[in-house]
Amino acid sequence: MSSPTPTVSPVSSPEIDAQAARLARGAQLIVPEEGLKAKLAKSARTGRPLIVKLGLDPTAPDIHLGFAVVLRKLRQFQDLGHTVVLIIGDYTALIGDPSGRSATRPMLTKEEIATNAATYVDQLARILDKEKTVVRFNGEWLGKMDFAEVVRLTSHMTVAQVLTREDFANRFEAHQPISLHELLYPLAQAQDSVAIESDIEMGGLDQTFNILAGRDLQGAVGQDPQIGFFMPLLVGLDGTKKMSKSLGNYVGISEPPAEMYGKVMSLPDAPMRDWFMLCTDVSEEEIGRLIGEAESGATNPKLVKQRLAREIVGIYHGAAAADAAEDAFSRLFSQHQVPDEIPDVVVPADQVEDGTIGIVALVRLAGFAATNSEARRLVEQGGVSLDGEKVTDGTGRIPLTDGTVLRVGKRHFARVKG
RNA sequence: GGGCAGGUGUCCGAGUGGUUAAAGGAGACGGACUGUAAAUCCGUUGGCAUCGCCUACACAGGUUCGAACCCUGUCCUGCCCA
Repeated sequence: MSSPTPTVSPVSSPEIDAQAARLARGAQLIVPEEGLKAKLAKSARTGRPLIVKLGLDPTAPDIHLGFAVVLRKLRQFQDLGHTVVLIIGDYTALIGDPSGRSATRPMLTKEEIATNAATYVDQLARILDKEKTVVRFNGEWLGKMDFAEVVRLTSHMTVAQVLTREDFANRFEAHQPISLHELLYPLAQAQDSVAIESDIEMGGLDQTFNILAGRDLQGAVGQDPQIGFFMPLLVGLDGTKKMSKSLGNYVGISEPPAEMYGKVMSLPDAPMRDWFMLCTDVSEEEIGRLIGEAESGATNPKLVKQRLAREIVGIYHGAAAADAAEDAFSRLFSQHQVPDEIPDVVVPADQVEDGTIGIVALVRLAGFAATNSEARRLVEQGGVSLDGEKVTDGTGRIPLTDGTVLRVGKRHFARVKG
């Protein structure tokens, strides 16, 4: 560059470098690497906030910690003054997402989508800055495209390119069905980026293909391509697979404190470091110290995990709730005490006979078993107790006393109401 | 359009006429133990009025004393050929 004015190149300014470094913390991949600084510099120069895009599927409005990893990063962008644009995939949902082929998913109505979107925004507000968040529905532009435009869009991508995407490739190799319109999804998502002139698209690494497709398409239509900003996928509660609702290994950010705390405590030891890094604000140095101590045995790993659980619950419910959850947890599992607040189970009169009720019926009434067989199994395996006394006769009846505490398994309690 | 191979319980996956409610694995649940709802070990895992009955191996019929297994048709999936 032979520019006479040296101040023209803020790409390398200390301020921009610091911002980029802060944003890059925890990120798994940024494509292209240097593009982030260039975008930040452009914004600083023009005074216009960057448009940071995130696509949302309106069919699953239960936000979990894995997803929160991405949201927390978005919040960082907002704190630097940038704008987050959430794209609700209403149009793609209207078509009906076929992935998971056996159960043809019912198409969502406009009303359902609107409801889901509202729920979404509501939950997102726990993490994002509402003032700097824009919500768009991709039906706004996708719904207006005619067939010729769709065909033109598809001409930007080849089958071979699509098959480089890992999940398609795997399914193809495994001889599993791939519907044609599934192949259109990346393009639809790419079109979203074009429509909002996205500067940065955020996503998990599983979104690599779709996000890069957005870059390609933007380039093809003459826009400055967005940066792909990838956060790692958070490992779920099973410790191996990614956290997802369908795998049931997730912690929802709207879950009650006690539930959240307990779930975190059920995490295996191995992924604790990642969880600290991605789900809490604990500094890197301290994380290193905590994990080091846990691994060397200097500190009981349980205590480190408790810290993790407290941090996470604290983010979503506040420190007081986190402490309360920890207390309750310790009382229940370390000291084997009955929790303070347990639900009542009301026994209807027609179940009562000579002041007694069948134990199987009681367990079912309390909602701890779906069928009589299951309830009987629980009893016969010694999983059921009344006021601390184990009940093992599956055919037995027990006297109905107001206030009796029914316990099933380690952590299900109910108080009997006559 | 033609040929071939398949569709099994929550999932994966054995089973090719009776002793199969259906091997094995995963998951889930219960117990023991503990550092926790970690790890490990043991057990359970279709339903019900439980020593018996009912329902189940894509769907609908058929053959047979008897079928997840054989036959026919339908639907669905994959592969190959055109």
